[in-house]
Amino acid sequence: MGISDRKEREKTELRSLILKAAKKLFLEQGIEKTSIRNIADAIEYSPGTIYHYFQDKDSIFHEIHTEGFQELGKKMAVLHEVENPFERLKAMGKIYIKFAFENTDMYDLMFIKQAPMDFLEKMDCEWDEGQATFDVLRHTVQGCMEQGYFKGQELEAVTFMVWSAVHGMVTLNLRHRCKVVNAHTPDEIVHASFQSFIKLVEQQ
Amino acid sequence: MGISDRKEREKTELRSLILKAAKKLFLEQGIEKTSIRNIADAIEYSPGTIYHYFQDKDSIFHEIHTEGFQELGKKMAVLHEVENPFERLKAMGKIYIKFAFENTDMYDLMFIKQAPMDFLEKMDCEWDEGQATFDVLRHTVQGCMEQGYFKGQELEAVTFMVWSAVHGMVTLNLRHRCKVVNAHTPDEIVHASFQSFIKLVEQQ
DNA sequence: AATATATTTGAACACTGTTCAATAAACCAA
DNA sequence: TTGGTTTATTGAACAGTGTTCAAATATATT
Repeated sequence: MGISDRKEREKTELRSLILKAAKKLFLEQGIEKTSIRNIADAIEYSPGTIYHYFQDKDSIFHEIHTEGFQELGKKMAVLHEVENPFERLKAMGKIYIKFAFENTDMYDLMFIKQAPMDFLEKMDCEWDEGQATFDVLRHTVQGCMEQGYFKGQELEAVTFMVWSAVHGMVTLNLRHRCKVVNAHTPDEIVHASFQSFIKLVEQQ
Repeated sequence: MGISDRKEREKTELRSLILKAAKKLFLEQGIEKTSIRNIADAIEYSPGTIYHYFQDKDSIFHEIHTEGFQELGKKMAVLHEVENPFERLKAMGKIYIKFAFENTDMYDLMFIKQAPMDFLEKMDCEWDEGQATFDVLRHTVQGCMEQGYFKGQELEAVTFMVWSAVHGMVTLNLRHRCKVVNAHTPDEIVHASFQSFIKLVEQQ
């Protein structure tokens, strides 16, 4: 079946061409400028074609969001080298914040935008990407607890709290709610408040 | 000038009629269904009329966002009765979380959506509503520090960190990122992690 | 009553996501 | 090579979006 193999290959090629164009537009011009028609223009196909490779716009953004998690995962890979759990937690926070600042639109898509979650809801799927990332964090927090941090606390609640703290800092920035903070650039205030959070955990 | 007085009154009346209809649509059907045409339909005027009372859609949502801050402010008023700064901080957090859960769309508009911030940017205005709220929080955190909490920390960084933690918990919920947390309803996990945060501050 | 001012209208512009009948291309058997 | 079948692609159409603006209407003043 050499012919049907090629056809299969061509189908996945056009699919990834659409995805590549969508991601390029998304990263260069933001989610607002990434319309179906703009993607179609970029690859010189008609808008209708896109709907033979993706069920809707949300599914395209869900795939881009997944690529975002792969990129974040790569950056987190270095954490394997950090044996001390609390050092690993600190390093993880720094990588997370750095990723958010260097990939604002991608972070937005991964953790704020509705599109990827709407897609999962429609497909009745789990949020595997988020789950895997949360599991890594949970494991690190558990290591910290075994070393005496977060004394008398519940693992799941602490893990979510740690995530929330960092996510909060980042998103208040991304959505321009940091104007109210004195004497710091948006970048500085996030790093200062992250240090502040770490101090809080250390000083138990 | 009785006539021009009445005309002035009629102008502000139509203006607030637009705003009232916009807020009703916003609260009942969400921001997506609140289009200029839907607002115009609701008050039985043509879409063009709205642009004689508001410069654009963002300015309407900015005004609704301001009403949201007034409502949050009212709920925060009871905090004057709590003299102990740390008790006040805890109570403030609970009111903030309760407000977010009971007014999800409004919280979204106040702290996540771009619209109100885009309006301020265009008008070259300060975010007075956010500023006032942050000032109240800063004052409470300062009180806590004077009582020995957040030892050796910087006021501005701690205040932002506290806000971030609570904002993070709330927004991960509102944007459906809590599926990854085990054995809790979205509501429960937020309260558990808020308690977890409070414990962290207490156990210094 | 005629003029001047203020208000309101709704069509038009340039977009959006999505659908679908029609067209074009590719493939396969005779 | 021809004819028929399957597959891929098209682009117009639908129902919506924010926004603008000349024209029509309503109100007020002389």
